[in-house]
Amino acid sequence: MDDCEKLAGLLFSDLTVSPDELEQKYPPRNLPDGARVSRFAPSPTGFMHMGNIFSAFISKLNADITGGVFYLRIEDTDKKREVENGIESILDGLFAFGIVPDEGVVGQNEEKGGYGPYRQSHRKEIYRCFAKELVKKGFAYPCFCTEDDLAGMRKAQDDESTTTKGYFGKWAVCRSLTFDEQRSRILSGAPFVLRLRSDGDENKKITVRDLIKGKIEMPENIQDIVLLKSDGIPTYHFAHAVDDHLMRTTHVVRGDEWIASLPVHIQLFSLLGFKPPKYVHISPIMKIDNGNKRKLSKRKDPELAVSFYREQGYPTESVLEYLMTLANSNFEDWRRANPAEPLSRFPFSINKMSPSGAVFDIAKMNDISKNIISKMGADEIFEKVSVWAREFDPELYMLLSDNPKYAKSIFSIDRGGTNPRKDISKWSDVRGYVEYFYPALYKSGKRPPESITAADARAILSKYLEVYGADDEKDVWFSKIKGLCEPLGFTPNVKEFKKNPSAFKGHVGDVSAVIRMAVTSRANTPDLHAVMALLGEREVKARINGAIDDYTLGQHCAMSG
RNA sequence: GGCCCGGUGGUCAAGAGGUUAAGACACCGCCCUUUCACGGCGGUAACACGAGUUCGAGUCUCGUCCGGGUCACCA
Repeated sequence: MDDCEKLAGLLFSDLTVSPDELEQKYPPRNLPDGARVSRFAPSPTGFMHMGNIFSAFISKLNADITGGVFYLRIEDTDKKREVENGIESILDGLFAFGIVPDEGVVGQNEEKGGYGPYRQSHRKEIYRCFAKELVKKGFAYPCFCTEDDLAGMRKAQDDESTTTKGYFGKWAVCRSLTFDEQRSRILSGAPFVLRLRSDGDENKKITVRDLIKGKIEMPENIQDIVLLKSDGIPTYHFAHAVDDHLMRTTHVVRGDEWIASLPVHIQLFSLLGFKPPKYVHISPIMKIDNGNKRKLSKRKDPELAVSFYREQGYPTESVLEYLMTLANSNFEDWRRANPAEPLSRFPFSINKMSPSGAVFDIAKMNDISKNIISKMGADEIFEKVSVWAREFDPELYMLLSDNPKYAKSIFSIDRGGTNPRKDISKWSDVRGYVEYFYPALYKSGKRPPESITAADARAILSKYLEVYGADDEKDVWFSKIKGLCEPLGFTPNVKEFKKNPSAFKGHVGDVSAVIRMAVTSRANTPDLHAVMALLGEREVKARINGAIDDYTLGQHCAMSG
């Protein structure tokens, strides 16, 4: 093994730190028993999507619930795939959902905590230090194979249709290079990667107790995987072992696509002399595609991007609550029992997470969001809609901010009581909800309810105009509507109508519906009395007259057609 | 193809050998109602399939099928 020492010296002559020094610099954390340390470790290769948020959310919950630490590490080891504002968009996405790391990368160029640096690109020396140890012990060697060499190997393996592919056994040609061969190639400047000299036996099994998936058994790793790329930067696997050990991570929460590389990771921890962390492999969020479940993909599913929810105007707590129902289904029961508690009080438990992937159900999220918004007061809604509209619906923003008092009055209708309306599930719904209050947005599109003829509708409206009083109190207002009924063949009594439907043209509800449609062009609105009061006499009369004209015209058309 | 994970109603899911197989969303119906809502009540609808273990299987075992993941100097 003397050659190993020599090789290590040759490869890492410039190194100034030792593993012992690093162990001391990053000592075990002084945390109470049971406190968990978990992390979110994305690579800055694009926008954040729901899967990322879900994963980060679970990881944070895992730390919070135990009084531990949640930190953010940036895995920027792939320069090729890196994207312009990668870190920024990660931070933005996280912050948008109130997921703020206790430690790690907290700003574009800002870090917090004693276990950094938290960007892998700044940790080169640390990785090299442990790589050197591996070389010294004979568990790593330089590999000079070129891209072409490897492509040739893959082709040969295809031709032979070997069941196991990859760099191992007889295919691992650089594994058996002598020290002299290694030295001369290194000295000649040939590019190389550092590979693991795997001591695995494919007939032996490793066992991992995943906190979600349970017992996972897999063959030991036999691949001489790459530890350090030719630019000296580590691969994910090596960085994972070194970082999560040195940062004293207790729980690795990550997507279950990593399960396949568990044998490599277990082996690395063992060879490095590290205690492996607990693993929490979460299932991906799925979507239905052609009748099949499919993992959400960045490219095909834009509705997965965090930006989509921002644009649609979902309150962040709605998204978080929905994700919580996916994570722990008993959350819904808890929420019903504790309607006013903040989300953070929910006793989240990793054990309750499902091992199978859930289909993202936007209808369910809308329902959750509707309930959340229904509990907000008019002022809060006004504020939140304004913030949203300022960015995504400037026209609405102008109208709202032009007369906040009026806007708040709109949001106040049927709100604040014990039975609030639930017709807004996201801020982009607001435009449709308020448009008939603003002449600038109002689009007239009236038609009488199906059961009412245009002639009857016209009669109702004309008569109503005669009695309409802009300042009527609600009971007066309604008694006038009831008063319209009988002379026109309707009944003010709904029960009576149900007893004998054929005796009437309709009941007071139908009469109201005609007026509602004339005034708002919609079948559903909040309390009509309040709506008309806000609209004002002039607008109400104009719209009713307009409706009478429309229906007259409609009748003529019907007769001539 | 090798290895691995998963499979209870349309969706999310309770369920740790004995249940009339919860609940939520969606859908449908009814009720309440001075309009629209809100709310209340009820309904349709599920253990992928086949063997085995057992007095008894959604729960345990094996096989099949289906779905997903992974086999890079990407993470």
